[in-house]
Amino acid sequence: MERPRPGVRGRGAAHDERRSAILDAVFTIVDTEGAEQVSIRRVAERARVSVGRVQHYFPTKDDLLTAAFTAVNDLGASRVHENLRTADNADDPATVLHAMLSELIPATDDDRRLFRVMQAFETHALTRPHLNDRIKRRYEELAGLVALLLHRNAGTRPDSTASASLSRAHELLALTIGLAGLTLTGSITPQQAQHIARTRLDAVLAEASGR
Amino acid sequence: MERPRPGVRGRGAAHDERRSAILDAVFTIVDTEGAEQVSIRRVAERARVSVGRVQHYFPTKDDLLTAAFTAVNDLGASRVHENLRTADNADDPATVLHAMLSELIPATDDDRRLFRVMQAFETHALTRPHLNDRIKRRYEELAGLVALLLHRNAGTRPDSTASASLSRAHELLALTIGLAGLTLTGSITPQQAQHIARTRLDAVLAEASGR
DNA sequence: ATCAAATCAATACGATCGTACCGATCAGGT
DNA sequence: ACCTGATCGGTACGATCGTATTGATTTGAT
Repeated sequence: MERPRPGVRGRGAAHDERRSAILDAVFTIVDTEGAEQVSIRRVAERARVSVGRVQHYFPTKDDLLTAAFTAVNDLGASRVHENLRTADNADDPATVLHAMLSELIPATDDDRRLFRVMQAFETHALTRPHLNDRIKRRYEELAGLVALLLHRNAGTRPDSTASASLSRAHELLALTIGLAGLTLTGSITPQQAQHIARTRLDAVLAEASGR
Repeated sequence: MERPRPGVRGRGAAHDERRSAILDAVFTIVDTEGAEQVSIRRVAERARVSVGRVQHYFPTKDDLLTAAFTAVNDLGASRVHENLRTADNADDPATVLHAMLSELIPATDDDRRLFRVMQAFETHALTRPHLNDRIKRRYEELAGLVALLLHRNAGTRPDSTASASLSRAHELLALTIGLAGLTLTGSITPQQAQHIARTRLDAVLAEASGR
């Protein structure tokens, strides 16, 4: 009875599920107690798992944190790409932009959790050049995407001397990121943030069409 | 010779200087190695000071971190209020707004250091409701100030149903915060950030005047 | 001159940390 | 049937952690 059920050992024993369960424990600790409270033992305890198992999947603490960082980054990226697939490029770029920027603002409690963890890892990455590069690339990718959609909306070719519209894209991205931050601290509500982002996006879109 | 010079012990022995020297060591560690690397011993070592002295000024680690949090917050606030004093309310609100938002974007290397530390403590505060309230209040104060200056620029009274201009203030504040974040990660240069913020602020000011 | 308080340096203690290691167990290929 | 490797639990080790404590030293008030 106290013996583990068969199937928990050996080669193909639900590797990915166990792995992500451990990472989820990391997220929970980061979200509720802060990144500096993450230790192998606490993660194991939170995941209801032995220390040895955590070590097996993530030999060092740095491996664990890097994997967690990668996981949150992918989670955030998949949120955006999900929207890009459902509202495919058949739709008009304005709709896609609306959906995309909305995904960058935490609305539900689950969103808040994800964004808090993302901010924690972003701060963690500030002192790790290797991780910081990934954040930088992620933002550059997002900005490029916004610029592309702006061009598609205006009917112009997104080729040379796109600095003007990249500037616009950076503005929209920065605005959204800042709104997400203000939402996380509780300075504004998610509804206010959504409204401000949407209003500004509409203005940018209208201005580009009117030219 | 190896004895400490007189004046280092006893009652009024440069209390504040020693205190802030310790806090500065905290900032350096947070900036270069991350917040989770802060320990009493490392702080003492970095400040070239004994562990006992750190303990004397900050009995517990939480006291130390809270004091450091307060210090960075005050440092950031003094940057803004400094500008509000030099360019007093005699100047036109547009100039004050320009200067104010500029101070919220890191330009020099010292700025980068300060902003990295601020972001670290902001993240640290996310899981501490008591500290998070201070951040929230700080942002609300900034937003209120921006809204007031916007009103003063437009010549309207900043009284009832100010939700519209508070929205504009939130937009400008969020944009600036987001630009600061993008600057910290290296996605954009401080010059780009300054340009985007300035352009948007000018547009908001012009729009308000034209109405 | 005396004394209480301020100001440290030094040390010690228990807890927790990251990690290495060992042995048991199980799956899948041979 | 056997064996290799994946998978895990348990434990131990050295380092570091936060903090308490003790005693020395100095200052400023009396």
